[in-house]
Amino acid sequence: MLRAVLPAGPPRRAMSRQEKLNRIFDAALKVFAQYGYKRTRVEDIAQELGMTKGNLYLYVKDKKDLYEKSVSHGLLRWQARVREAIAGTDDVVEQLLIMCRKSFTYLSRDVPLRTILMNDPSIFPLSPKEDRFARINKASMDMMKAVLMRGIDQKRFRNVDVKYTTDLLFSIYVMFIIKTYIKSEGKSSGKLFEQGIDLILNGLLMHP
Amino acid sequence: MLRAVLPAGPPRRAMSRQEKLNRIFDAALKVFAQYGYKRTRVEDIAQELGMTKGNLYLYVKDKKDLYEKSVSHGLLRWQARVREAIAGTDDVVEQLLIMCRKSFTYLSRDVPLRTILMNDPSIFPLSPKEDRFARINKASMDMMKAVLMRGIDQKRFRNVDVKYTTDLLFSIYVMFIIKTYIKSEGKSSGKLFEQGIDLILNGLLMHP
Amino acid sequence: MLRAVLPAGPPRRAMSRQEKLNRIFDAALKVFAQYGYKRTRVEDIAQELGMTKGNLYLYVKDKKDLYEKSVSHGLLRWQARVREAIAGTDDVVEQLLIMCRKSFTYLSRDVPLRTILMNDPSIFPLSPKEDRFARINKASMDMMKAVLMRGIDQKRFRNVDVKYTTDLLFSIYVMFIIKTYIKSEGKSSGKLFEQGIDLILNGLLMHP
Amino acid sequence: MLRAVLPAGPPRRAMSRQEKLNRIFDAALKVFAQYGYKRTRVEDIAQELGMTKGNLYLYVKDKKDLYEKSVSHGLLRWQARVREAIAGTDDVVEQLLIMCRKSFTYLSRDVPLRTILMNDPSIFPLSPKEDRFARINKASMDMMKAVLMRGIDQKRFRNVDVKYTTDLLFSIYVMFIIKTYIKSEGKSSGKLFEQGIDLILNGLLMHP
DNA sequence: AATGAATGAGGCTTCATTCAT
DNA sequence: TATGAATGAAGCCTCATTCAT
Repeated sequence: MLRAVLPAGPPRRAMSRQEKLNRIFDAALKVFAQYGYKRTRVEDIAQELGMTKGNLYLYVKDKKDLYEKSVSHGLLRWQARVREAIAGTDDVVEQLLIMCRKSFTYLSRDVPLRTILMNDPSIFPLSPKEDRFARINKASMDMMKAVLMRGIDQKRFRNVDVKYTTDLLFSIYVMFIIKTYIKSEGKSSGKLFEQGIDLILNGLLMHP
Repeated sequence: MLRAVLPAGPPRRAMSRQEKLNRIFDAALKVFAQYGYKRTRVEDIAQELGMTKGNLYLYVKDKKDLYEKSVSHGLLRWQARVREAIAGTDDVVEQLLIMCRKSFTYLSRDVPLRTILMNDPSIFPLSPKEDRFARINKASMDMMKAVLMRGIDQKRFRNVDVKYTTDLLFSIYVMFIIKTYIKSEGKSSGKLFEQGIDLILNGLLMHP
Repeated sequence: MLRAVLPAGPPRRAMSRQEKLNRIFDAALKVFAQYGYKRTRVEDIAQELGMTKGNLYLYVKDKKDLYEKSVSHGLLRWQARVREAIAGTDDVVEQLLIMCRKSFTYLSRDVPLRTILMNDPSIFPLSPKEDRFARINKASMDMMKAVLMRGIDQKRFRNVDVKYTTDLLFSIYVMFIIKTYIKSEGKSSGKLFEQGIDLILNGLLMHP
Repeated sequence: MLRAVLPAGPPRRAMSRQEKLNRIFDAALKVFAQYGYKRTRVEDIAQELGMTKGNLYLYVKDKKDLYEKSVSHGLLRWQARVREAIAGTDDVVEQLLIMCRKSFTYLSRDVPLRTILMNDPSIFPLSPKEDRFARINKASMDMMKAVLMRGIDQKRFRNVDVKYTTDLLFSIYVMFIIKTYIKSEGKSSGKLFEQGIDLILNGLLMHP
């Protein structure tokens, strides 16, 4: 066979579908964060990607679908980083601290995700009925719940209602991370952050 | 009696402008709560009031103005009820408790306001720059701040950073009230609520 | 006698209907001149008069009626001033000059009328069919026509088609007055003005 | 024959963007001329074109933009025809005559443009500040100015103030063309027209 | 896979006019 | 006469979604 020559140009391997989806979700998060869901036009996202609206519709069903898939994408990445971080210790109090700190540092960097969490309260829904991210949220809360339960078992934490406190703590935790980050703009974020953790932990810890 | 009694006919006293505004704001809160800002049509609110769109525009500049004035109206009423409630005691711990409890019971009943607070995080804005309700929020926080400061003075509360903690606590407080109410649907809301207060107070109180 | 019996307050004699109409037309001209017909709201005019929209509708049928009556009012006043001015001479060339000069000085002062003439070409309509001010315009043109005819009779003007030239001259005359005034803002309006008259007269005069 | 002929189907060559714009502007001029700016609905123009409102907005920013672009389009075409016409002679008097005559015959045929010029005095604005068509108007006036100047240089025209006379003449010229056309409906337009030119030229020419 | 032109539903806002008092 | 609240008809514009190439 004479012609078997490799294509001359750069490999230019067509991005796999999953890679392309990831690109899309990241771009969407960025734009949704900037304008909010309602004011973001599908076209804005297409432009960010250097593609056309029509093309985008080959990958997602509609605007809402694009939003939800993108947020899920962001939440899962966040969750994964936290999960990795707490794998390194067994001490429950330390795990709680690490969980908070890792979340904080992660969101410090993932600006789009943080911004979206700040502006869309339905992501951590108030009424479970409408939870579009139920599965992801449940996994996150299960992580926290497990720590809480072990802490109570070990008499490190006060004997609170686990189910409810998990939910409450998780909400505080999220809001706290967000607020702390915001408030600490340019300041000694560390101190403010630690003070917050201290307040919550102090409320949770078993006092002798 | 010399003077004939005023004609008994139906009162039908023309509503004063302020009364009409109050009617409008209440109706608007109800509809905005039901559909959210974006999906609420100005016409929906007019219908709720039994008037026409055009008429509504005699009272507000545009849709956004209607929303903001209505929310302000709701926030101020809430704030007033809480303020009245804490006027009955001097004990700072009790004041903090009453503040929480009154807010809770108030929002239990003001469903539209609660719903709106749940869905619009910009009402208690994260970045103060965009605070459309800055004045009202400041007053609410000042109420809490005053209690905190007195508590610290009296060595009842731990010596936290007042400015920051007020802000953080206020956020937790709002979110906590909302969440608690939601979670306790049909359940023993009292218990859950008290448990939440207990957690926060426990974190705040000076432990001997 | 200590206290003079003069009536205490100002006479405050109720304005006659005609006086009130005049007030209304002057106010309307002012506002229509400022914003143009379309952008002027009936309410703007009412405000200018310190009365309410509803009240205005006691005097005119609708917005269009108000506009037309006001413009007529302004045109008639202008016309009267010019008519008075040319009554003082018999020389046709001088009459033409005075007609132009008086119109110029009059419109220099009646800013609203001038502005409206500038912006509404339908006042001196192109198609006679739609002439809302036909009677008034005809009177103005008859004044000019009479001068023209006498001038031709006396061999002072070239033997032009009277009917058509009147119409054309009248249009040029109006436009010229307006333009001249505009262009001469702050400048030696006299010179520019005289130069324009000179050009037209030169075209009209019988050259030996 | 080696290569099959391209499918013969109807040409149906997709109109270029510029061609489509031209179609749009022509349709817009027609409808704006018929109803006037204010009473023309964007939808009317879309219907005239057999397209939808939404589609129209792919080509222009808003209604005002559509109007201005359409008028510019019309003015430029007019200007181009006149420019071509005067290129054929060097005699200044003849150029002035041709300029007038060509404008006249052109506008005789371009009914929409003529109608719009008749009804919108702001196209040849009185106050230069608000000139939306300044560039185009300047070019037109420069054409006339050049002729005037050469005529004065050659002692064919009286020594008038060029700058001001250009402006004045241009205004008269436009108004004259429009008026002449209107007045001559069904009549011997030629004669009336020539009489008008004669009047102006006579005023301008240097008399021995 | 990708394009980009086309669609059309949908909502906000203005304001002339009316009417009850 | 006078008020001013109320009405409701318009019309502009946006943008998610589709579809023919």
